[in-house]
Amino acid sequence: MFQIQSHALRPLTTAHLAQTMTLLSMTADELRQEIEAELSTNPALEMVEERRCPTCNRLLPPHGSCPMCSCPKSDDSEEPIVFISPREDFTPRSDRYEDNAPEIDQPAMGADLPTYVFRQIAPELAEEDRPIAAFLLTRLDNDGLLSVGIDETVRYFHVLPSRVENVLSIIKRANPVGVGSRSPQEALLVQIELLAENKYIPDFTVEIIMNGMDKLSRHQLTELAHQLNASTRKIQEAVRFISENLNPFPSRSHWGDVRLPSRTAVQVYRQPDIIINYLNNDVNNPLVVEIIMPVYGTLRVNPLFRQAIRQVEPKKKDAWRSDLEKASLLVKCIQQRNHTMQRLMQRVVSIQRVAIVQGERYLRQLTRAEIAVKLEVHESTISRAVSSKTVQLPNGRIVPLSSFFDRSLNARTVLCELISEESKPMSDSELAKLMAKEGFQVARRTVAKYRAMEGILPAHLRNTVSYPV
DNA sequence: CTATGGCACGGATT
DNA sequence: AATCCGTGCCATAG
Repeated sequence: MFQIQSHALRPLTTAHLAQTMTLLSMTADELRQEIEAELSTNPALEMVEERRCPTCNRLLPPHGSCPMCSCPKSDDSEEPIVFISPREDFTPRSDRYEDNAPEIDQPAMGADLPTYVFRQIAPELAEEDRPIAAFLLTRLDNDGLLSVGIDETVRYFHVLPSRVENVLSIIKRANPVGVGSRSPQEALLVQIELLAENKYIPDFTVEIIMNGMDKLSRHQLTELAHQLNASTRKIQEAVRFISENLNPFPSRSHWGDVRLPSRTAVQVYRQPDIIINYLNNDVNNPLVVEIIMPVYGTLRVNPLFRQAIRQVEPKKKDAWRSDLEKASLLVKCIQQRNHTMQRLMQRVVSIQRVAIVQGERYLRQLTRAEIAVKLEVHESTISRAVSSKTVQLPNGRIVPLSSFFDRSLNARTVLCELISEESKPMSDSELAKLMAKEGFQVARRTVAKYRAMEGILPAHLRNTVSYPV
């Protein structure tokens, strides 16, 4: 049983339905691969360089978005403008690499780890360093670790070791963080370095990794404590942190849904699927929501192919026909994906507008089911659309789309604020009282859970000074 | 005795 | 149907 969408595009066949669902749950990057794969194997599908604005159907200039899109609702600054934004090269910060759009020759099928990483870092690399990066990336083992020595690379390219090191350090900071390290140890250290930018790292974490890997892997905590001259408690903290936040084998966190608690640095390196900004970057203007279509041009069924099929010899007719159907199915499904995403974001952004503008503590309680009712689609449709997508906010941060549906993110943000402003460490029950004053009624036990989620230590281990937010 | 984490239960969400 | 989340109860550490 499924609900029929209430508009012109309705799923007619089970194939259509199935493909709509898979496309919907894809990220922009995965969608790009899908399209490229189909494009290179299916002659019935073509891409034309013309771009039309999906909302007003006007022809767009070769670069940039449709300035006219705002026309229908330009005077209503409460309602966001949502549109599909076709782009070949999309980077998280549009102001950075605009002039040198990276030209990457891409293997047509399935983005393996090397390709995935290479795409991320290509803009950061000097032209002449790219072959080095490519060389290194092809020598990754199954765990995402480097299986070639620096010196070997140096000899291969006849360059200074420092240059190789430099390229490698860029690779290691790409997602999945730590790829291209030469040992699990090194990978962990890189991850810590990045996480330290906006998270608290427990004492002894680094020491454990540097000197106690063997004991760590055997869970000999007391011996670790002894060796490092620390209390077992602190060691426990650190070990827990390591197992919850770090990953010695970078490739394993790769495609598997990054199920980390929100706002960890790891996600910063993913490209967003949706970009929210103010119109013309002016805070007084309404919000503009771009849903990224990772292709430059318009995808359509080749009209010549459609005509030619009549004259083709009967032998090949079946093959041609199936190509044609596949092509038109893909086009339809993509349209439908866009349509759903557009309507979804329209709702979400207008509901969570305050949170987007003012910060996460103003997030409203929102469930996928609620949206599903309003849009008259099945709950699972929304689920798929929301999962594994990321949004870039006006302030440049990239967060998972699901955080707009996070029941407790607002409360956790307030909790973090309270703790970062505290003059002396407060116990969980004290915090619970303060939270209640702020309008967040939560049990003491829940405060403890939130703390854990945010990686904040309990009161008696907390230092009053210097707590990085 | 207080603060905190583990376990498990029930209701909501997906 | 499976999973997630807030909460209460209890054990344990300090």
